[in-house]
Amino acid sequence: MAGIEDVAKLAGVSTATVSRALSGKNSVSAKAKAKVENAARELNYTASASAYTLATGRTRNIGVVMPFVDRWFFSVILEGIETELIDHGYDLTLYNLSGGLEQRRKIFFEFVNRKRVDAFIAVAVKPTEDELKQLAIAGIPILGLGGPIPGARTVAVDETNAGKVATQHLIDLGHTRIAIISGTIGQEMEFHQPNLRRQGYLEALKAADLSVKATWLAEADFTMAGAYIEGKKLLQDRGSAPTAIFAASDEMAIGVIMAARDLGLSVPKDVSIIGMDNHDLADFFGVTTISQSARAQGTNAAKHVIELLDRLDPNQPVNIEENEEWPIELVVRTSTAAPTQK
Amino acid sequence: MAGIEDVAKLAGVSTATVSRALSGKNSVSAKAKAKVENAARELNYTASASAYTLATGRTRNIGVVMPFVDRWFFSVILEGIETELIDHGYDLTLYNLSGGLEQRRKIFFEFVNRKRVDAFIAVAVKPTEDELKQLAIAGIPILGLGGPIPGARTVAVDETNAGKVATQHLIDLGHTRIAIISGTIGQEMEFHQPNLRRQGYLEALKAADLSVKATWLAEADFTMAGAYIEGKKLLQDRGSAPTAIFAASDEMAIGVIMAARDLGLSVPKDVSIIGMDNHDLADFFGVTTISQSARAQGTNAAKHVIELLDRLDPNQPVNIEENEEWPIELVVRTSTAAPTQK
DNA sequence: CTGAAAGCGCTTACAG
DNA sequence: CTGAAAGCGCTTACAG
Repeated sequence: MAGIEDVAKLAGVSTATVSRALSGKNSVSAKAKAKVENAARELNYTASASAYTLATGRTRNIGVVMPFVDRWFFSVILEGIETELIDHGYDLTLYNLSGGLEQRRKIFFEFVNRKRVDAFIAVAVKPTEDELKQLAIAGIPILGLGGPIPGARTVAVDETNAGKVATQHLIDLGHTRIAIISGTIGQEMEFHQPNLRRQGYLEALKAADLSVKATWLAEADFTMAGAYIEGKKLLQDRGSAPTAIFAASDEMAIGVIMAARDLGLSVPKDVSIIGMDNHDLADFFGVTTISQSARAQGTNAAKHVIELLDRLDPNQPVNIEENEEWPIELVVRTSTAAPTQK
Repeated sequence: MAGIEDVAKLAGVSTATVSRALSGKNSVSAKAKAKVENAARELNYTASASAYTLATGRTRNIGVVMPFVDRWFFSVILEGIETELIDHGYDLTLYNLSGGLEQRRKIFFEFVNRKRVDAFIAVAVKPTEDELKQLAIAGIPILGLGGPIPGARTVAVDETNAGKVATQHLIDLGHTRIAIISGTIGQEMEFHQPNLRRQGYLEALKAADLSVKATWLAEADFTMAGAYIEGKKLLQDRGSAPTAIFAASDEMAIGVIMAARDLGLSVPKDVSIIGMDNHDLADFFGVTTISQSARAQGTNAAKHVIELLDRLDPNQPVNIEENEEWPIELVVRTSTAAPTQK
């Protein structure tokens, strides 16, 4: 493999000139530049990343931390981030948190110290104060997705509002008996999205002066199978059944749709169902949903971080608090309609 | 951030001793080792990755190349690889090929030259001869998943056999009218899995002396929605309809199940459906399938690569041909049964 | 515009 | 077992 020395020799210049010609940042004569470029092409030369990093302190690599990579929402965000980063010549190093606390410690302490990344994007992960302190020492900025982080930059949807908008859609259609299937909260949901969405649901109901039965506040594990069971419970007893259900994810909404079908109920005639996310499958199953454009969240985060790195002010702390709201959008499909008069 | 110099000073030894004590590879007196370890802990020291790499040539980083990250199968493999790598102190740099040919050139030529990774894992990507040559020059081993690669190590399921096993299951149940919904072949399917699965299907039918109607050889784009349409076409005309369908993925199998339902048909009473992959949702929809344990394929690949790196022989070419077959397993659920007598 | 040289922060023969 | 020093392959003040 060719090194800078080989290129310099072939081009008949010094390694300093090779470096300058290739980086394009410093002034080099057109002649020297051409010679260097030809030599580099001929030798198929690219600067070694480790030497570059050691000399400049820049890795051109971004670390992405997320609790899962194999769930739809996260994989789509990852795809968005990756595509944007590679376009700008950045690499992406993936850290997932499924390995537990010890894993997490390793990432935020050891790996940060190793200086492998220029910045972090944390998806649905809320760094602790200690972790933020560690990042500050290492001079690594972090951008959070999914919720506010005290002392760091974030972009996140207003989950409470999302719950409100979803519920309001059902109210606007004329429903008065509205249930929710909220998500159970594992430790992975560090921003308590399920709680916030339910809060929005409750606020919307309150504003419309509607009441709720205790059984209408259901919870499932964000899977189709889990929501299917809850959906059946909710819809079984036709006397006390709601006419509309807000499921905190599209996968859960689909589970409820399947439950309704298996009970011989028609959607949206007998029951309206709204989900959240605008999952790949939402269109196929006709799920009305609150879209939060996961992929765009990913590309946006990547852009944001690259910009940040470009204008990092050495006199300022690397991480400052700055919360940006990410827009949501109601996507109406065929799973919601006005309740049938009885 | 503390460097090795700081640790050496605090521990009262040379940087050489610090390095040796911390790596554990060379003999260091117990006393010196303790002093160094304490100093390192106190200063929260971890060796800088770029300096380590520059000095040793090792990055402790593995590159993963895949055509998508946001499709279920790929995201699960990625999860498997990542978990295993991080356990062994390796980082994972993700490259996805959705950016087209120019992107791919960048990855296999520029990025390889940058020496950012110790090895590659390529999932469902078949490197060209030029790309392999480039890897050989750079001394980077590659492990392929998904199909044989001339001149490289791979582990892959025998796709033809998978198609055969799936079809044979339907034959064993007594079906004689068996259709297939194969996958359309985009450029992303570099190993022609859909073709191979269909070939297995045809071989099984031939061995059983069964005949096929031309309309029974359907194709869809690997999505539920695409397979739904094909499923409807296949099942609509009850006179010519098959009694069993092999769908080349579980998502497509689910699409067919939905199509059958919407036609008022019962699964498996009126039609048996078998898929492939053992997708997350297969259980919920009761899909009989050919499992290929995606996650285990990922962890296995990671282990394989780490071992490989440990015993790399400097006298041998980094990449030698070596194809390992990955086992599949028939998982019987409720979407298949014997045909009802008419 | 250009080159000689220092420096980035480690590891590892070499000599003791 | 331990230290002084070279070397990994770049970039970038510095001087010209």
